[in-house]
Amino acid sequence: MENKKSRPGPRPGGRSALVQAAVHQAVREIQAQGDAQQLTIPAIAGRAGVTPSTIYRRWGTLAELLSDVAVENLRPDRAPEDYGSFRADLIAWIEQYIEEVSSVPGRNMLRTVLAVDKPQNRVQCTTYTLEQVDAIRQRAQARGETVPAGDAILDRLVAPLVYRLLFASELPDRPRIETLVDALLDNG
Amino acid sequence: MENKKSRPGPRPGGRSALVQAAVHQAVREIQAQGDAQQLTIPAIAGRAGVTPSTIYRRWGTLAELLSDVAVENLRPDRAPEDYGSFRADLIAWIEQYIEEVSSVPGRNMLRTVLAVDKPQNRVQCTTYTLEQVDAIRQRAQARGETVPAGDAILDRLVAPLVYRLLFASELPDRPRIETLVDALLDNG
DNA sequence: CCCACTAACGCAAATTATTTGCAATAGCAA
DNA sequence: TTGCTATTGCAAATAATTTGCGTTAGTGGG
Repeated sequence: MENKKSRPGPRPGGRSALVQAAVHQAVREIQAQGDAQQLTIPAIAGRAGVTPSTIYRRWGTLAELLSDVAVENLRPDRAPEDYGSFRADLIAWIEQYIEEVSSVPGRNMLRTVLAVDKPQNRVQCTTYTLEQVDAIRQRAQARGETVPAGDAILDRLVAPLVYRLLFASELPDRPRIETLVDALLDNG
Repeated sequence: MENKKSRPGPRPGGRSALVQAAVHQAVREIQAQGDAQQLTIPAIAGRAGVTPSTIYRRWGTLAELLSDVAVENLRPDRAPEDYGSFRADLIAWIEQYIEEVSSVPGRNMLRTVLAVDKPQNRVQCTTYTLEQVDAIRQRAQARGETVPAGDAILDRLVAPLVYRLLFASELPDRPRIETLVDALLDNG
C-alpha cells in the first residue's frame, strides 16, 4: 500500500529562499542600471552567484522571473494616509497610485505581470489594491461615513484609469480623477 | 535649403509586404497547432520561407512579432448587430466581445499586446473597440435615442470588465453586464 | 542525534537561438 | 533606364538554453 503521507513536498528551507532572494536582488540591481540589454539570465545568474541552469529550472523563462520581481515591487510600502474624509483619502491614494504605476518603471511592472501566464501574480496586483481601498473604507466607516463597496471602487475608479493607462498611455489630470470619485460617491 | 523630399523613407513595396504576410501567416499556422514550444523564430522563419535574420532585423524579438499578429487578430470582423435599441445592441456587442477576449487565445492576444513596449499596438485595441461602440451609438442616434459618450462607455462598461478579466481572469455573467449597462444608461 | 531520502544546485557538454559581416536583390525616385 | 539604398539571404561567430550527472543540503523518520 502506498503511503502518501510520506510524500516529500516542496522545500522552502533556507537555501532555496536564499537563492531566490539573491536572484531577485540581482534583477533589481541590473534593472537599476537601466540597460535593458544586460538583463539576461546569464547576467542575473552571474551577479546572484548562481549558475544559469538554476534559474532556468526554477523560473523557466526571463519573463516569469521578471513577473515575480515586478509583483514584489508593486506591493504597497505604506498604508494610505489619513486626510480626514473618505473623499480626500480616496483622491490622495488614487493620485499616488497612478503616479506610481504610470512612471516608466511602474508601467513596465504592470505590463510585465500581465505578460506572463501566471494568474497568481496578476491576482496579487488586485489584492494589493483592494487591501489599500479597504483600509480607506474602514477608516471612513469608523468616522461614521457611508462608503461604496470595494468592488464599486475598482469598477468605477481604478479600472477606468488603469485601462486607459495600459492601452492609451493616458495620464489622468486632477479634474478627471475628481469627476470619477464624485460620480462614485453620488450614486455608488 | 534642405530638400527633405529626397529622403528615401521606408519601403512598403511588394517584397516587404510579402515577407510580412508570409511571416504573420506562419505564426498563425504554428499557433493553430497549439504547441507553444515550437513557436520560435527559427521555426517561423522556416515555415515562412525566409531566413531567421530577416525576422530578427525587422521585428527584433518574438514578443514584438506576436504582438503585431495579435493586434491583427483582434480587429473586429463585422459591425455590431442591430437589435432595435441601444441597450440591446450594447449588451449583445459587449457579450460577444467578452466572449472573444476571454477565450484562451483571446486572453493571450490581449496580454501579448500589452506585454510589448509598442504603444501603437496597444492604442489600436482601444481604437477598434471605440469604432464598434461608435457604430452602435450612431445607429441609436439615428433612431432618435440619446446615448452616452463613447468615453463613458469605455470607462463604465469596457474598462471594468477588461480589468477584471486581465487581473482576475474573472468572467462576467449576464446580470453583471446588465447592471453595468443600466447604471451607464441611468446616469450616463 | 543520526540516517535515509530526494529536492535543489553546480558544472560542463550538447543543442539551439541570436547577432553580425558581406554580398546580392529589388523597391523607389530622378 | 539608372543610381541609390532598404531589405534580404547566407554563413560564421557569439550567446543563450537545455540536459545529463555528480554533489550538496533540507526534511522526516527512527
